[in-house]
Amino acid sequence: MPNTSDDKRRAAEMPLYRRLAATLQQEIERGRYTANAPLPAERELAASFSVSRDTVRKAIRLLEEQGVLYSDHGRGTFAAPEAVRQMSRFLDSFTDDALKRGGVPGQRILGLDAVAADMAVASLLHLEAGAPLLRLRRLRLLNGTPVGLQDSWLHLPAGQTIRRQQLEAKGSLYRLLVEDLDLHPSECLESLSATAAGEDEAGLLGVPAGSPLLACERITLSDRRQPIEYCEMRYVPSYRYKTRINKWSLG
Amino acid sequence: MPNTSDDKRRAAEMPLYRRLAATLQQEIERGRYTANAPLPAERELAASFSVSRDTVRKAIRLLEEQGVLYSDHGRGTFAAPEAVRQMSRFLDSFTDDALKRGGVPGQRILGLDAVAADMAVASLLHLEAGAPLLRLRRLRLLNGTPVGLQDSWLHLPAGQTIRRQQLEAKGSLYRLLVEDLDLHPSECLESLSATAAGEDEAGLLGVPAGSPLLACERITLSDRRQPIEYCEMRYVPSYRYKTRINKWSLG
DNA sequence: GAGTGGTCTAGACCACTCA
DNA sequence: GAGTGGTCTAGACCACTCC
Repeated sequence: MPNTSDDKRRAAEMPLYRRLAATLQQEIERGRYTANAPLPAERELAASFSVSRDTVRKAIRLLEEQGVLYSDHGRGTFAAPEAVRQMSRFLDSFTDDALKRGGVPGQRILGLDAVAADMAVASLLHLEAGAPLLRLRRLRLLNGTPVGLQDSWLHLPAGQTIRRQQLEAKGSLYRLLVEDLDLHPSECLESLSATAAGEDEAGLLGVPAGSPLLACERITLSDRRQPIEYCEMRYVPSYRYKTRINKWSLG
Repeated sequence: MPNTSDDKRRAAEMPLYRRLAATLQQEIERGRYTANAPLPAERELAASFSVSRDTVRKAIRLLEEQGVLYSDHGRGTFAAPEAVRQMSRFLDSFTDDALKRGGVPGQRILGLDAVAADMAVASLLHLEAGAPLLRLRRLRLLNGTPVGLQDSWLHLPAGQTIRRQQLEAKGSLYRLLVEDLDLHPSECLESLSATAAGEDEAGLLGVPAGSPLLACERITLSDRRQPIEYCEMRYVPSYRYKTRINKWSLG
């Protein structure tokens, strides 16, 4: 039934399937469906929300990606267990991640300088050695105590830059990129491993030199798939990097 | 145009959108489209493959999840850069992961015993303390050298078990679960951090005691979302855990 | 066999990008 | 304004699960 009468309002709203997804997610999170309890069938949902079955399926697929529910062919659609729902597969900024875990994020900016790309960083960012970059070193805090070091090399569009004050006000680098520089990170490539704390790292993080640290290297790509950041991170052992992996690739 | 004449063959084949996805993926991997080069428009692809536009969109969405291509509203659909394509977001077994990276995987089974669940493991697997579990300790090798320790607690369906010989023949625990026990892992919850090697770990991995190790804890859920395994892993610093994160969750 | 999700179609209109 | 992807519909049939 297209072309009813509320075309004006429609434009300003979210797509139907997203609104439906939000509704279903609320119902699940508020406990209307307990872990592994079946939701109404797709055709039923379509009827009760007066949308097409395809729109229902889009909503369900969205929530499936987010780990909120899952569908089994021939069996039905079910609410995911809480442990799965809480594990977001998408990366948050340090700030958002900390907030979600109920902690208070903080940072101390150790350095913010214009530098020339050395060969290693230039290669990772697909630039010429010597290209102008912004280097940002930060100590990240959780509830006031240091938990990690982040060492970023940023490739900003010509003429753009970041001021220290600006970053201190925003708290989150990624928020700043999106909101102030119109740079939209779309994808990250990460490599995690273990390493031993050097003298300087140990001092900043307040652990003995040689302590084990979680090392994470990340390349961030813009929405046009251009590298905009290379970041080396070091986290103390109490810091946990959590992730969810689905749709097993066996077979 | 439904109901042509090849209904019999259709049944044995993959869905149309998967076949189309496979075709497009091949074309991209064979270099027909270089990094960030545009693919034909959806309507064009639909016409040239004689399928509906919706089927094309399903194929594109599948490849987008896998990092093979990406679509931008109003701009087009583009081949993803190689670095992105190579980073699978889905978990492979240690065996498959090693093979993909061009290495030779191996294992030494250190122990395979029936045990009773202690309170910690019981709670993680949603069982009663004392429930019967299978504990499996393995040293994982890459090209003949030890790179990791895996310590698993398995909750198998009553009456089922795993024999050492069986696992040695298969190489991969997950393959064995799927192929021999009809257990289908569908989702994993992982937590990564850094830790220092204990005496025993150090000895097995061939590193000094106190060396930094990458620690990974994992809960594996079956297709019915029942916990089937809890696994503690320790990897030497040269081992890299790689992942890709997309669809940034900011905003 | 009844009920469920999975695939596929054909067509319409909207929202965005870029020249 | 022409071209692109994004949303939505209504209906058909297939594949799977479970009684």
